[in-house]
Amino acid sequence: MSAPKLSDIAQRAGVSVAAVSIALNYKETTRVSAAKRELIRGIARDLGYSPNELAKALAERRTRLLGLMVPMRDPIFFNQFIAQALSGIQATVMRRGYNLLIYSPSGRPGRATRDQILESRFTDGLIFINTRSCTTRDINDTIHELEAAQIRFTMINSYYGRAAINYVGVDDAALAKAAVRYLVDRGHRRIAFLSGASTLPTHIHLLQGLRRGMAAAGLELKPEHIGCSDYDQTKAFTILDSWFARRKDRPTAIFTADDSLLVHMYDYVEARQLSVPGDVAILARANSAHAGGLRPRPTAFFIPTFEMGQLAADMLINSIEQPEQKRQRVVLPFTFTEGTTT
Amino acid sequence: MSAPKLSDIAQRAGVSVAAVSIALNYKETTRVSAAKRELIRGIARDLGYSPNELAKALAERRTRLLGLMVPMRDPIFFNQFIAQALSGIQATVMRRGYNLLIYSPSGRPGRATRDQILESRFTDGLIFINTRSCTTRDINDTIHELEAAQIRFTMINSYYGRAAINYVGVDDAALAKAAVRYLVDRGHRRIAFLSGASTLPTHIHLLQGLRRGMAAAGLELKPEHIGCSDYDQTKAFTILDSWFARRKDRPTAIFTADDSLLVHMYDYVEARQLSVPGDVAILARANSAHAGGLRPRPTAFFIPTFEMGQLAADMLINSIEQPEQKRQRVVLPFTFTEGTTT
DNA sequence: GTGAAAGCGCTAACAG
DNA sequence: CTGTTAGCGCTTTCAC
Repeated sequence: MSAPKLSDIAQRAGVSVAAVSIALNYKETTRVSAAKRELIRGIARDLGYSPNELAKALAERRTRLLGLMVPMRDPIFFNQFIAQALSGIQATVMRRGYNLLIYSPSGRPGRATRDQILESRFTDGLIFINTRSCTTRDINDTIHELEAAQIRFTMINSYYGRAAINYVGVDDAALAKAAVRYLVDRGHRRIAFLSGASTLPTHIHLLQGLRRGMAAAGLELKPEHIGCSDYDQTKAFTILDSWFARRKDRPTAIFTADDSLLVHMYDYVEARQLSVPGDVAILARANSAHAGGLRPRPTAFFIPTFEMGQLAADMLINSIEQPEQKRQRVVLPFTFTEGTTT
Repeated sequence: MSAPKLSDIAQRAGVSVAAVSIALNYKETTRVSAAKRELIRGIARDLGYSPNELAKALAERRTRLLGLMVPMRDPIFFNQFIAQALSGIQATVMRRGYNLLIYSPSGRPGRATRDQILESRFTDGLIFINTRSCTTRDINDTIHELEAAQIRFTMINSYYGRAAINYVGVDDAALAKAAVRYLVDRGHRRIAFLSGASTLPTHIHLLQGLRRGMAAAGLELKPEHIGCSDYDQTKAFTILDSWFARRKDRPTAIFTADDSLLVHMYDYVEARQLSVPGDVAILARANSAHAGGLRPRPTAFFIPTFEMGQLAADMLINSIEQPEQKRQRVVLPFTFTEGTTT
């Protein structure tokens, strides 16, 4: 015996399907008499009726489902940045009566495949989290496809292009500038930048901020003090070794672009038995959930990842429920915590 | 201009909707002539047609969506156990062409609310992960409701009841017995058990295994050497202090029931400046992703959480695609890793 | 107030 | 082989 449906109730109550639908969906309505309403509800309860959400969604043309897309090959749930953003998204989604659909990554990392995007028609909208495998190009292509397919979406993290999209992020240039300011105030003159890949939007904007910050202090960020490790520990060590090998130009402080680079930095000072901040100061751009647990505690500028997730979901739901609303781009403030590494 | 649908294509091609559906869905079919097929496909491409998954799902009566339910109040994504299981689930789901829907927790922790379960009609089946807030009673009630609602599901973690359900877990009793064996072989006679709550199925079965293991060695697990912290650090410290206070009966080894208790144990030895394993040996039941990063490395029996997730998803999909198939209960083997804490 | 009827967009059984 | 028809279960006009 399969699940009871509206017509089953209608039959037993001796009313039409429409009457049942209305009686069940509207708390106080004159569209159906009080007596019939109670009768219908009673039968529904007895039968253990629960609506077929699928049919409902088809008729209403909305699923109350938000899709999540993260272009990344590795399991996304181990990534602390994603986990934090997800928690934020989940918090909003819960509060507003939606649910979250996780789309599996596929195809080339960094890009959403066409199929994937189209498959997303199951949801009312998409949250797109850019990762470190997303180049500016990837991001632009994705935006283009989403727009072409007329899919509502909000993007999280590292978009600095000009398209009018819903976006939540932080101002990396301002963050980097503040970082330089902090270091310069403490007497540092030779600052190095340990980054992941020069193609990443974040890298580009951090660099911009660093340069401005240095310029404001009458200093210069030397090209040889910019290192990209490709998120490879060995490569990171090679870069760091080259910096520390030179007597004269040896940096006194290193600014790391994200969590995993910070970890590599920690591994390095441990391996080379350097004292921090004695031999070198470390200043990080990080996200709290992960870096917060590191020992020694890093001095860091923290990205409000949880809030980014929350806000992104709210913006998306708003744009679903009020389609005429304008796209908005929100830049959240970063926070600063002094640790023992500077 | 809204999304093109089958009828749009049918109209332009001068054929029926059904013909279009078939031409698009079956690669090689004789149901529609090759010429018409190409015509139809061409038009579909030109129009940028993509099917409405919702309508498709309604007609096919399946969504290829799996629902995840985790009865827990805290954000689930920060929990390493969940993250690992999720990754496993995601791996399978991806491979088999499904997607994952995350249901928000709600109501009293430990239980799935009625509404939540019914709402799950959106999915083809449910994966249910028991957490440490699930008592045996909660679990049984949940199973009951799921069965009553005729919802397919697979349960992960800590079910030892008799219902014929799809289930993936580990044999905690065997694990605990092996743990005792290991400790006894190394000369320990006084072994204590640090657990979370005595109502948890896992607790009960670990205890059973510990007792059997002790008995097999002609020893006894003293009631005063069983401590439940309710996952509260202060409580854990009180328990541990009481154990270490006594001269005579002081345990020489402590077996911890899960990751967070292990962490409390680590906190404790650090706070009291105990040497491990000098003052006390620590043996853990843990899951690798999390405990694997701890320093010093714990000697531990690891739960294959990723595999549990993978297998649970596979079992669920199997039971969806072959409904006549029998329910199965799978107990995965645990692994052992020697650290420096014993 | 109430019920009949027309979709939502697609699939599948069934004639031709 | 092809096209017509009847649903999937629900919502929502629109007459009565």
